[in-house]
Amino acid sequence: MTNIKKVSELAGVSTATVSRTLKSPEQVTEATRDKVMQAVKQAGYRPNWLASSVKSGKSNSIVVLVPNLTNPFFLRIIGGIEQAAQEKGYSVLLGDTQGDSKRENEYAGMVLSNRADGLIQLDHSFPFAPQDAELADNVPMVSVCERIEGERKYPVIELDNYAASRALAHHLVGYGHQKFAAIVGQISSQIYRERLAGIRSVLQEENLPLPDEMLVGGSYTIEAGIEGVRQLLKQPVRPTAIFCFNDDIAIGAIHEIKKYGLRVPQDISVVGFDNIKVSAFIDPPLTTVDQPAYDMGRRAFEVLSVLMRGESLTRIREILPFQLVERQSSGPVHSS
Amino acid sequence: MTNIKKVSELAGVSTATVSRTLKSPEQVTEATRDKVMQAVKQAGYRPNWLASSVKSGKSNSIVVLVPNLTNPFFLRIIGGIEQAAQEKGYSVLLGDTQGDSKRENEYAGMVLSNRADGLIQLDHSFPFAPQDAELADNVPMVSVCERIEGERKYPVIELDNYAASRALAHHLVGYGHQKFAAIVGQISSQIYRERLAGIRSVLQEENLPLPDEMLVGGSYTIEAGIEGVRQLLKQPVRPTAIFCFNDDIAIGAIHEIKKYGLRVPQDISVVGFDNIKVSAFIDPPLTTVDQPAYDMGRRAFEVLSVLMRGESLTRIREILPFQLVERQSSGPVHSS
DNA sequence: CTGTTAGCGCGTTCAA
DNA sequence: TTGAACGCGCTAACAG
Repeated sequence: MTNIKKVSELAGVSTATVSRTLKSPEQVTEATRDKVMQAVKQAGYRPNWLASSVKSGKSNSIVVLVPNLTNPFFLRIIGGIEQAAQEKGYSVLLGDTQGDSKRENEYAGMVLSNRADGLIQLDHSFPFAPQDAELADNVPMVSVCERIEGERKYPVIELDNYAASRALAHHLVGYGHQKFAAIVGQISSQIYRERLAGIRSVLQEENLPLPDEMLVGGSYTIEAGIEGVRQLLKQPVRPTAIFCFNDDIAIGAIHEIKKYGLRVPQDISVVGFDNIKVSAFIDPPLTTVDQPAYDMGRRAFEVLSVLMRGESLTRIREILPFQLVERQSSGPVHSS
Repeated sequence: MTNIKKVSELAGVSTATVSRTLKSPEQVTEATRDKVMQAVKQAGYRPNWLASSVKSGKSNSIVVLVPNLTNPFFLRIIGGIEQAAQEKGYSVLLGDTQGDSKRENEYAGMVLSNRADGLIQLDHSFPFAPQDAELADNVPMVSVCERIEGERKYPVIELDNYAASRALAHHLVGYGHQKFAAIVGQISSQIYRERLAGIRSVLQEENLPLPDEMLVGGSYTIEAGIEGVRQLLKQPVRPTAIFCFNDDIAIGAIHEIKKYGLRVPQDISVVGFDNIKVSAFIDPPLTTVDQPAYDMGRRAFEVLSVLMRGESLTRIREILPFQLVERQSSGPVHSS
């Protein structure tokens, strides 16, 4: 272990001088600076980050809780967080929770034990264990996409899911569709409610139905899309347009629809949500709502950064712009 | 800041007793244990992780360097690492390097300054800055998929890329293909050389050519696949089979081939590498080589774990099994 | 400008 | 079994 003491002896100065030379070189004579720097080099010295952090009480790390690492959409968000964090000298501790609350509790606990200074939650659950709830009151925490449930309100960076769903619905209604279905994601979340409400509002305005049996799914996976289509196609009436609550679901849905010998969009239009990379390159390219995932990540860190500095926020909710991306998976209803 | 001292005062014992009660409860009387535990609860005390780590000199964290977070294949590897790490009480510091050596240097430096105990590199470059090379001699480091370049050999968990490429080549040769092309990834890596060598070895055995103008690409992206196909289709002779060096490239390639009005696999067979999730659900489903990404990640951590314990390794190179996944993007050559 | 001293929060001696 | 004291490696305060 090559520590500051060794360097100080090597350079013939005090440990304090070594520390100063490295932190604020301008406060030191050029002569001593040279001596110290040479000793540092010779000893191969690196300040022990752990030790300096004990003093400052700051770890300069944040925990990012993600329910599912395999979802490429989350990846882009994490990329944005990581980028912004790195620029400010923060490290990102990755917490893959698999939606398991035990794991969430564990990871969340890191910020209670000074292993991290803040927390970004990509899921909708309150990540702390019940017995830690009070302690958690003072931890900087931000949620992205989803909204953390519970009494206490945390800042959230999200999309206007209601408006985005309305945009999709209008898009499909504009093509003359009347028989709709939806393959939804996680039902217990705010996102589910808002997106569904958005769709419903448009359909009601147009006097179009969205019967309960046309609502299937329950998770944001390709498999859910496949299974969803199977269920929908068992119904007596076939929908001509399907809202998928994310692009993975849509990819599964399109795949399965084709398996049934049906065509997209001639027989069934499919729309998604997220605009992940591949969505533009599947066949047919997917009509979807683009979410500025990377920017959402960046912004989430910036907001967290404010919180970690102990400052207070003007806005507790930031809504980022979405964009309807019209591709070829949606089209006019085909009169049969 | 609720520290050990406060708890000790609250419980009417010394700080040492508090520390002991939490670390080795059996060394403490039940009476005092109860007192302490109650005080801990009441004060909402959590041992300061930073402080305890200074003592032990271990951060129980590792850095994972990934060149590109948007590649779903890397994600699965990271998932495996994260999982294994969590089980052993380690945290994962995510380092998105974007292939930038400055960033690599910075992240790699973390392990020199005790911010992390070890390093897993997913890229092929030696991540430390030249001036840190000596220091780096003693840091636990493992590479996955790629092999870290340089004098010193680090443990590597990889695939038999040579054999896997041969399997793909045999598969295509078996379908009667004679005109081959390849859209490759990063050229500067070992993987590139091995995969290409594997393909070449089979083609030579069969007396089939792989002319230089049939080698295009240079990065592991969808865009590279698209651009690659454009270049290939400009050539006077059209290949009937294309090796794509990963699935993303293949997805781009298939997309672009269809744009030209050609069919996969009737006009051109396409094969990939990695077997990412979507590959099974694109149209046509992709023939590819399945890499056990998750297991590779797990194994990488386990090997790193051995290194971090200061033990030495029996094998410095671990080769995990691949599997040829035959789907519908490859087929018999169509006589025109 | 530099050295001495103190202390961050904790774990681990060594006595008692 | 418990407590006092020391030290981890570093930095901040104060003298000089």
